[in-house]
Order: sequence, then structure tokens, then C-alpha cells
Amino acid sequence: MPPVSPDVASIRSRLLAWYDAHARALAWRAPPGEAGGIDPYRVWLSEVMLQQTTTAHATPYFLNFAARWPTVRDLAAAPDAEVMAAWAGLGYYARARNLLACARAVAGDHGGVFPDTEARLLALPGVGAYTAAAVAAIAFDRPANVVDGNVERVMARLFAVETPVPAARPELRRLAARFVTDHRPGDWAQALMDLGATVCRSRSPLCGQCPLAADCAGFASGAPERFPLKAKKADKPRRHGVAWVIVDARGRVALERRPDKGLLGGMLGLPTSDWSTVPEARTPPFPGDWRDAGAVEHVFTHFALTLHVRTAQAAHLGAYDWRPAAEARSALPTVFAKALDRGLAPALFL
DNA sequence: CATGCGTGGGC
DNA sequence: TGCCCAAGCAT
Repeated sequence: MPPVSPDVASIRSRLLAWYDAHARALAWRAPPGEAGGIDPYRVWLSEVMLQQTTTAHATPYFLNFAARWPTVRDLAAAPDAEVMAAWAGLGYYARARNLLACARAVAGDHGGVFPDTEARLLALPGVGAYTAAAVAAIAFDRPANVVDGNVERVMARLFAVETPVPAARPELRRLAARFVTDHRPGDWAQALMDLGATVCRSRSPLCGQCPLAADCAGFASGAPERFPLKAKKADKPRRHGVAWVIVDARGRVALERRPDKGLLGGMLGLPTSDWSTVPEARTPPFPGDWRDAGAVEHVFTHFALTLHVRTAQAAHLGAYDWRPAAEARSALPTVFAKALDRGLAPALFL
């Protein structure tokens, strides 16, 4: 049972009115009142890019993808390597592999038309509970309980939920469900997320501008920023490794395609040693005149990495995928782009 | 249900 | 600087 009994209709009407006046203009979004007016392909593409990703980071990628592959059929027909390279730098690369798998499923099994129900959307690769609900609500204006991190935060504050996440998730989801109706469901979902993103922010919430402050138990408590409570996180281990920057006589760099599963799966990368918890000497891929180019630091979700960089000139070896340096850099995940920059820097002084 | 999976920005 | 955080999903 929630600690208070909210006036659902009043909260809904005030938040929708706030959204009508304050909705963010985003590249993939229809103005308030026009939910359902956007191509479901663009809604889906934006939602996948926005998973655990800020709007500022996702926006240029969205514009590039939407221009380069204007329809789901175009994306489905694109070569894997081009899509992975276009995703480079956005992170969580399983999303890009699932994006392609989903586009091909829609093109192949659904006649190029996105399904319009939550249940059938949920069956698509890379589409989970949040994304299925978001596409159903935003693209098709169907009632759906759209619960992302913003909505969890708004609910946790509105009802001053004292249970920490992730344990509180089922309760927060039930609380959010009480507000879902068939009136403007797409705008409701976006209104809640916009409120969470711009007013009911994680740090320093702007309660003075919040249309729901009068109903908010978190605001009444005097410390709304305390919600949602969080379980303590485990410490991040550090790993060490070596990346080898191998350059041929024409200035091309040796790359390798990484296996589909696991860290940076499916992406191009520099040849590397194992990344283990102890720093130790690593045997280079072939004997030669290796130069130490220093190290780069990079922090992944669950570990920090010290990556030492060593460089060598080499004859063109068939075992690698050789790319001009600029092309290589643009196709690489950030950790390898940093290592490549480090490895090529000494060449400036030769 | 816990874990693995990126990155850049803010303080 | 070192943490925390941001429109989650798959296994």
C-alpha cells in the first residue's frame, strides 16, 4: 500500500498541462497532442539509443542513423560492419547487434511494419519491458506502463518510497501503473519522463517548478533528493593489459574483429593481451622493435582498465584487418580510440 | 534475481 | 580526482 492516496485525475491533468507548456523538443519526438504521429521506426531507434544513454549523447547518432537508413528496411539491408562502425562510441554494443537483428525481424517477419502491441514488440530482439511499452505508447498512442529510471525516481519521491532500488522496482512499477489511462497515453509517458529529466532530477531537483510538489511526499519530507534510496554498490576491480598499435609502411593500422559475445562484442578492436587483475609482462603478437607508448585509463561498467600501449612498424600481415588510421579511429570503441591516439602520437616526432 | 555490458558529463 | 549518474536488456 502506498503511504498516501493520490488524486490520480488531478495529478494527471496538471502534469499533462505542464507537458503542453514545457515539453522538450527532441529530434525523434512529436509535439504534445500529436503522439502517434511519428514513424514507429524512429521511435524504436531513439528508444534503443536512449537505453542508459543521455539525450545529448544519443542525438547525433540518431540523426546520422535516421539520415543514412531512413526506413527499417534500409537498416535491415545494411552490412553489419557499417552499422557497428556507426554505433562506435555510443557504448553497450549488444544494442547495435540487437538493433540489426530486430530490424531484420521486422523486415522479414512483419513485412517491414513494426507491430503495434506491447506483447509483440516485447518479442523482438533488444526490446524489453521498457522499450516495448515506450514504443506502444509513443508511436501508437496505446495505454502502456512506461517505467524507466525517470519514472522510478518520480514515483519514489511522490510516494516517499523507503525501500531501496532495485528491490523497490516492483512497487514503483505498481505505483506508476495507477496513472495509466487511455487518455493521451503517449503524452503521459513522455510527460513523466520529461518531468524526471528536467525538474525531478536525480541531483538538485527543482521542486519550486514542479506541478506535483503539493502532492509529493518526498517534497513534504524536506529531502526529496534522498529518493530513490539505493543499495550500496560493489567496488570496481582494476584490470591491466596491453594493446598493440601495429602500423604498416603506408600508415595503415592492424585491427581485429572481436567475437560477438562479451565485452565490446562484434566491434573492431586493436590486438590486445588478456585483461587480468595483475600487471605483468605480455608477449607481443610477433617479435620486433616494440616501443612503449605509455598507457591509457578507461572505466567500464564493472571494472577499470589500465591499458599499456606498445607500437611497432610491420610488414602488411594478412592476419589483420588493415585500415587507414582515421577510418580505424572512427570505427573503434572509445577505449581503443584512446589507445590508438596514444600509440600514434610518438610518430609525430619521428 | 544478480551479473555483464560503455561512455561522457557533473560535482 | 573519484564517484555517481543516464529513456535497460539478456542471460
